[in-house]
Amino acid sequence: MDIWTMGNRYLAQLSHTSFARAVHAHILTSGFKPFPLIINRLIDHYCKSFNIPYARYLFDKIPKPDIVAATTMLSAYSAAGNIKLAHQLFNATPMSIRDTVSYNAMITAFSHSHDGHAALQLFVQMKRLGFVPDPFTFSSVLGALSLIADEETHCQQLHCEVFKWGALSVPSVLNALMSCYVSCASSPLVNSCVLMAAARKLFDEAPPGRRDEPAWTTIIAGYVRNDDLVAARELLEGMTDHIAVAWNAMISGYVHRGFYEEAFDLLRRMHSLGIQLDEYTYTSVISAASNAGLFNIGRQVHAYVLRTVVQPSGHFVLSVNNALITLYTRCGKLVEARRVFDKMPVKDLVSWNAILSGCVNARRIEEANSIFREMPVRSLLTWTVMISGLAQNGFGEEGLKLFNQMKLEGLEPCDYAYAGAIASCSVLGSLDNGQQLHSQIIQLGHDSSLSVGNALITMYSRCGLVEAADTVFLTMPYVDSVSWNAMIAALAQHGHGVQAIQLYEKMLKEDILPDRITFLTILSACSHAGLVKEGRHYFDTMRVCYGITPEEDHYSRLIDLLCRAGMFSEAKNVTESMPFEPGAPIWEALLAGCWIHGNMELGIQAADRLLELMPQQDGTYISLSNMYAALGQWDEVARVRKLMRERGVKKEPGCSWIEVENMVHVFLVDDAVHPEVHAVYRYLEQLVHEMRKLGYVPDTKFVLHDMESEQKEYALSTHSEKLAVVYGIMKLPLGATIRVFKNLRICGDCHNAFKYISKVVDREIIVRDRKRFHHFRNGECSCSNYW
DNA sequence: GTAGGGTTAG
Repeated sequence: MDIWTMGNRYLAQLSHTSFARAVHAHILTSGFKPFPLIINRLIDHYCKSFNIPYARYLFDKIPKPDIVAATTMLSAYSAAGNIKLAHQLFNATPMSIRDTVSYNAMITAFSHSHDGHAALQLFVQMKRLGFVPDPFTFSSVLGALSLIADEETHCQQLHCEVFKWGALSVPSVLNALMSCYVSCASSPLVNSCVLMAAARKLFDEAPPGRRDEPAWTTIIAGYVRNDDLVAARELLEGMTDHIAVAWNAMISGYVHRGFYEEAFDLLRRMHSLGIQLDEYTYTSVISAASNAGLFNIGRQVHAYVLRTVVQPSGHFVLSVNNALITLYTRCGKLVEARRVFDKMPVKDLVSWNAILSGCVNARRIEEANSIFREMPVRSLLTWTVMISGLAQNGFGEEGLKLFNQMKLEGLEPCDYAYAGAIASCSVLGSLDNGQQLHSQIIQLGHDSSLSVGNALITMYSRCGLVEAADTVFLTMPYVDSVSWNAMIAALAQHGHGVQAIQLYEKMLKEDILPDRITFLTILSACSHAGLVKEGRHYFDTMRVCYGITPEEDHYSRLIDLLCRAGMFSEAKNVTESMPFEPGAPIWEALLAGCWIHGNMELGIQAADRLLELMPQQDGTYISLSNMYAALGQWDEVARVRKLMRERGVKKEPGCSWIEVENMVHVFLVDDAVHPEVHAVYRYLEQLVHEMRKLGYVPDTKFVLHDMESEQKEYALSTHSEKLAVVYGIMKLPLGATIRVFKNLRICGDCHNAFKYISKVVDREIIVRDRKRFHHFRNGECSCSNYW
């Protein structure tokens, strides 16, 4: 036996890297020449054990270019996702030694890097240079063509060529061609029926022996992808032996289209027919359970999988784990989700994104933040989830910051990311930023996006421009119930109760079904506008006409409506008729109504209940002490304040802000921080002088401390909303609307004062507080003092 | 030395 054969036999037995290294070392140190065959074996070995740099080192040692080695290397680079190095290597391969196999490998490499056009070009080039395509070539190039999938003619051209070369008799080519038709069929640019029919014809006309498992699967999955579940099911039922992959495709098709019962049904049949369930089956079924809200079924599957199919490593496959994370986050079991996530030996982007969006949806924004920071890789979705999560939880500044950071890192935000950024502007009331984003959105062509439109409606509304919100709503190409809800809410918050109701009626006429949010909104609208009769009517229709069971939030809005109208006995009746014990939202609504109507007795009762339920909520202590102060019961005021101190409850400081020239200026109560605050105080003094001439009297009822009346007046003059409004008058161009935002509810004296100010300086003043908007113009407020 | 079928996240 010669040394070549011997070396080759040794190497054929190689299974261990260290042994390969030993052979390699021997070749290097002993004088024996690096025979190409042995070197190639070694390169192959190192590539397979993912030591590509080592393989390359050997490759570069070969004195004469070798096409087999080059192809091995090329494929290794491609498998590792490094198309650049693969292409470089291919280009460096001398034309004289290239062969069909090397072209095939390069075409596949392009295809795997999702560059269908490059693959197709190379195919054309190789034919021009006289290389003869083989079945491998066709399979590869058809795979690449599936990526382009924008024209019917491409498939047909290649179909002709395949036919010409007689390659249709090769199952892999037949399958690749069918798969190509199927992929092209899902493109919106083609007539998918024609292409599906072509794929089906290929399938039907192939002799049964040529229709192997991939063939069945391709055609069945093809129908699934192209939304013909009936055809897919028919074929599935017609199969003599049951191929798990095809069944899995069918199940996932049902799940995608929302036919969860059918999906579970198939699962049961698979099980009873003895078809091997695998990780794909479980992944689909678990995700069916989470989409359908059937959490118990999902957990049963989890338990079953735990009992039966533990992997050798003791863990599930990645995709099963990912589906489980989603299942548990959707049913609010974040601890369970976290347990699955933490135990995973390997996590991918999907796992991270799933747990991140789980935390965001559970409003655990700090946990989400640390997950976001920990993530090894982030996708567009990651950023989007985080940005909109921050905005939804009131962190507008952080949301915008993250959006900018995303762009700095060179990522192109998608429409969802823009929607998140706009939502951040809604929180901040930053109209300048919001408008800039809006113009970028138009430039980028994202303005037809539903989520962007919905975010814009809310942004314009929350920045005080309810007309602009309306324009967006009217010009959106498609709207959904979220858009309607947003627009109704916009009208409601700005005090246009009647218009809000009209819009709601219009929504019903257009056959859009109201949901639980719609009713929350419409009840608020009635409450803000004092429309008691209407509010009660809508509340009643909820269950009767739309089958929506009123929740505590709905009841609290109804009670709010009644109490604001002074109908306390009716409110009491509602409370007693509720199918559950009144919780904090109910007592809050009662308390607010009592304060407006001076119903101190009931108000104090409500506040006492609230103190029991939510002892850490500062607002209750303030309201309670306000009520005692109004009654002149200073001992009680002192008692409440002492209680607050003892329990370590801090009053959330009043804070208002205004945007001037793209900068947000923040004022705190009794502010001494803002650089221009002294000028603001001086100007306010002048204004008050003018206002008094028109009849303004400071209303010291709104000061809780027991102090002299002069001090009380001073205390009123330091309210943050006054400072912000005055700053706006000083800084904004003449005639410009003043838009001020406050974290708490507006104070009664400030409300009164702004009416006078709007008259004195002849300006429109818009104040957004925690609950709604106040438009002051010419001595009046849009809320008609009803808030 | 090269090729064809399925699953998960807003």
